[in-house]
Amino acid sequence: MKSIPLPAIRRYPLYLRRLKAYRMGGTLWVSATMLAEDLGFSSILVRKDLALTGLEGRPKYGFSIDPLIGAIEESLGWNNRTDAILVGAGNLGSALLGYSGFAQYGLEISAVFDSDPAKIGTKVQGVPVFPMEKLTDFIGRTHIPMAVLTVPAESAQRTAEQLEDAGIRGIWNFAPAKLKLSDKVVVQRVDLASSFAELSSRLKKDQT
Amino acid sequence: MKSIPLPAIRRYPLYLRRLKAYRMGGTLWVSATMLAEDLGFSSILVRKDLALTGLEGRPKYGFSIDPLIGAIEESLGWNNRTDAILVGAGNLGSALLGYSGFAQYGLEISAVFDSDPAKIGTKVQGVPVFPMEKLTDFIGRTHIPMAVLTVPAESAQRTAEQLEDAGIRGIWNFAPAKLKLSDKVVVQRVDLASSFAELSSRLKKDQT
DNA sequence: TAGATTGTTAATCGATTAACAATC
DNA sequence: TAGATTGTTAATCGATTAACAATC
Repeated sequence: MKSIPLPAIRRYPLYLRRLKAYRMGGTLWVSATMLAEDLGFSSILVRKDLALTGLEGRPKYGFSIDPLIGAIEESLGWNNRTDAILVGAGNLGSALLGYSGFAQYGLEISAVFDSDPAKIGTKVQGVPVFPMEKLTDFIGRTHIPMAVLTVPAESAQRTAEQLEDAGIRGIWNFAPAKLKLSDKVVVQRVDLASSFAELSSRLKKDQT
Repeated sequence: MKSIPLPAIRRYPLYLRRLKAYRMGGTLWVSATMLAEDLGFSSILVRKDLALTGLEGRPKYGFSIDPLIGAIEESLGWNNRTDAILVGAGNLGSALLGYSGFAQYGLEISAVFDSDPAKIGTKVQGVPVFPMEKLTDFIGRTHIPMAVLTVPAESAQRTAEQLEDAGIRGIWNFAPAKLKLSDKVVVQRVDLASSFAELSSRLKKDQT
């Protein structure tokens, strides 16, 4: 099992979404050509991406849809459940908690931490909110591997260090700050500024 | 003014953030080497990226910080204000509205639209909420160029078509759905699934 | 001056696309 | 069988990195 390049990995969720939609419609076989057309990719690209799962397609028919879904989910590690905590119960945190789609990724948020005393003991989207003081202990006890970080930029670095010290392995960082941590922790940043920069640039080019 | 490649464009906001932090500290000159070190990039990459702004640096000194900030902002079009509306006043929409950092991009959200009658007439984060029925008219009247789309996935396509028909030019799409629109409209998707896929994959690789 | 840093030209690397034989 | 689609090998493309002379 050689590792799949990141550009392909990033496309996998798009394939997955389409495939599940096909299956809902009762389709049993799907070709790279069809997927490519629907998603606006070149068919060769999709063919290559699907080949990376290790699955073999049938000339003329394409791929059997259920094994394909399974193979992609396995490549992503989405067949196993990933437990996570969410740190920072503001609007963004609530929005993410409320988004039921995460279940599709195998992502399960079991606890929320926040520094605001008014929120402690309440539930946000059905998930209980604990004080920051309990963070280290909770991670140590549960060995939970992942944290979703939705605190303000100012406290992001400090909170991230706390997470690292407690033994977290991966951080999905929504705070607009570049975290400096040891490379024991995998940090994945959702960078709205970069996304907006791309939009700005494409709009500008479009105008000319 | 030749166009700047997207990978560089996506890094520009990171440079900008660092540069502004330096300036707050009173620094007047900054070298590509210094920026590279702080951000974890190779110095050659940063040097190339900065050269794309058209600005010239001084050997031994680097770049004068204020012109550099200005040049990057201009390359991104962030020196001019971009007016936008936000469609979908849920948790995510509120979170984005509440995020004051958008002002740094020149992004100004002047109105919010939502289909929920209970929200009409109220304000979210100080911005007035209008009914969806007024959307087309508002865009037609104000010629506002951009929309931030934070509606549920199910209504994303329909709402996007409404935006296109009304004459919107760019959509920043936070809904987990691939929009099918004419290429008159620039769509920039914030894809949480792709981001999480990358995190999953990197964590998996890290384990071995 | 000496040395750090620039700008530029060439080399490398990886991803995407093209071409085509194999096959259901 | 005929034709669509696969898997694979080679070509292209673009971004990143390396090398190095120019210069403040």
